[in-house]
This record gives sequence, structure tokens and C-alpha cells, in this order.
Amino acid sequence: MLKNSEFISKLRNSGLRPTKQRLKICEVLFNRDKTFHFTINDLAKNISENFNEKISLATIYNTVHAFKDKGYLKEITISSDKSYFDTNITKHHHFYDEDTNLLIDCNDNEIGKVNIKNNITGKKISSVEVLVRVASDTQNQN
Amino acid sequence: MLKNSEFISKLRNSGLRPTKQRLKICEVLFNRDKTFHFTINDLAKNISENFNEKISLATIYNTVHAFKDKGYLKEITISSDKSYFDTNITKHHHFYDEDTNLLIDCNDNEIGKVNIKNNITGKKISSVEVLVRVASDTQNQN
DNA sequence: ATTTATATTATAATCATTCTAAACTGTTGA
DNA sequence: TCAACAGTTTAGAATGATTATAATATAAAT
Repeated sequence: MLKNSEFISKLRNSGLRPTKQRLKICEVLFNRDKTFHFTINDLAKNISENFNEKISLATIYNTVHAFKDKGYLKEITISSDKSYFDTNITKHHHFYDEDTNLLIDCNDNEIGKVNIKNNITGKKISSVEVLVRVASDTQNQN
Repeated sequence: MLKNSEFISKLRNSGLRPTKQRLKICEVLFNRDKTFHFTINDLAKNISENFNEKISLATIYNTVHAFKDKGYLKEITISSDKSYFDTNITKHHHFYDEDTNLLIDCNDNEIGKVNIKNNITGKKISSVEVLVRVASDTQNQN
């Protein structure tokens, strides 16, 4: 559990003014024991349910993108119509439960290191992401 | 290079009527030596450039989704605003070149088998996808 | 051939996201 | 302390990709 003053310096250090709205969003996102996987919609709902002062949707978009650009959030794209943000910014992979639409973080106990034998382009690798989709037995296999 | 009659039976076998438009789209998508990675927009452009009779955008969307549902195309989501389709429907992974926005298929020579040690949910794995983003050295690492 | 189910089409509708520009707020430094 | 400025928030409009509609056309079945 982080304190408000910690969020303030975190924001200041990355050139973001610690506004009322951003601090509120920090609270929702980072004052947690476990990592948080959310869509913009989830976050907007969470805020409107838990605070009486509303935050404009535009601000929620701006803030999430600013936090992503500053490296405080990672974006995980599941499909063209489902994009999640993840408060866990360490290198890690995901399970995606197609029945519940829930993302689950993996650690090295669950998915081993991906062995890239050959980077055919000769360029620098900027990220490696593994997404394991799971579903109950009755679902189609693919 | 497949023949028209082969597309016709392919479509019939999966319960899709072999219409003029679908056969044209088959030609564009599957009459190739290499696999084809495309966005809906790429495909629409390709069709309008290479044929004089136009195909409605709605039909292009419908057909691509039908082909995906029947397993003739795979969807690869790169980010919330970039979704590609892939004519290579075998299990394989991708490099994504952030400089050129090109997807590149990997084979087992480039990325080894992903070792899933533990499927935490106890559900069936429906797919495993690896996306390796690459960029030139001047890009930010992540 | 006739009928029926399916597909195509242009256009409208939808919906998530981004833009706009006016009002507001945090920060700086006199 | 308090102006002045840059950065931020906001409601609402604009955008743009995708999907829905419903009329027309086509393929398949009888």
C-alpha cells in the first residue's frame, strides 16, 4: 500500500503533475496487493462506483496512456476488441481464460524462458510476449 | 497455386456458398507462394486495385470473418489498433517489426517450443502465441 | 422453373477512442 | 503571496473502424 506522497513523487519524477485526478487513478490502480488487469471501461466503472467526484472519460484515457508511456502500465492486447492494461510491468506472460475473460499473470514457474534461436531481421528485440489461451473442455480447440 | 474448382469445394465443404465475391477473395488470399499477412484495409485496397468489379466493404468484413471462423485464417492482434489476418493457419509464432509494421512468420528454427510447466487454471489450452517485437537500435527498449 | 435460403450491397448506425477549445489548476519565481 | 504560464481537465463534438439493416441479387433445392 503506497502513500499519497509516494504517488506525488512518482508522478513528479516522470514529469507528470500530480493532479487530483491522477492521484485518484493511482490509488485505484496501484494501491493493491495483487496486480490489476483492467480495461478502460473497468477502470471508469471502478472510479464512478468508488468516488463521488467523477473523472471525465477523456482524462481516464489520457492518464492511462500517460502512465503507459511512462512505463507504469503495460498494454496486453487479447483481440481486436479487447485491450487490457496491467499494473505488473515486469517481464512476464499471460494466461487468458476465454470463459471468464480474465487475464492471469504467469511467472517463470508456469512458462519457461522462450528460446529465440534466430532473430531473422537482425534487429533488436524490444519485447517477447506469450499469450496462452485456455478454455473449458467443451470449447473448440484451435 | 490452387484452381477455382478447389476453392469451390473448399467453400462448399465448410457450408459456405461459393459466390463470385468469395472466390475472388480466395484468389487474393490463397493463390500465393508465401503466407499473406494483411489487415482488412490491405485486402480491400488489393481487391480494388486488381479487379474492376468492386466488392462491398461489408462483404469483405463478412468473408474474412467467415474464413476465420471456418479456420482458413488466423487473427493476429498486434495492438489495440492493429489487427492482422494470416493465411498460415499452422501453429507458429511471429516477429513484428515495429519500424516497418510487418509481421513475419517464425518456424521452429527461430523460436523453440514454449514450455508450459503448469496450467494454473486446470483448463484446456486452446492456443499458445508468441509475439516478438523487434526494432532498430535507436528505438526504445521495453 | 419456381421456391427458398443465403449472400451482397449501399447506407445508416454504433461505439470506442481522440480531438477541441474553453475553463481550471499546479508550479514557478518575482 | 500572487501573478503568469504551462500543463490539465472537461463536456461535447468529431472520427473512424466495424457492424447492422433491409432491399436486391444469387445459389441451391425441389
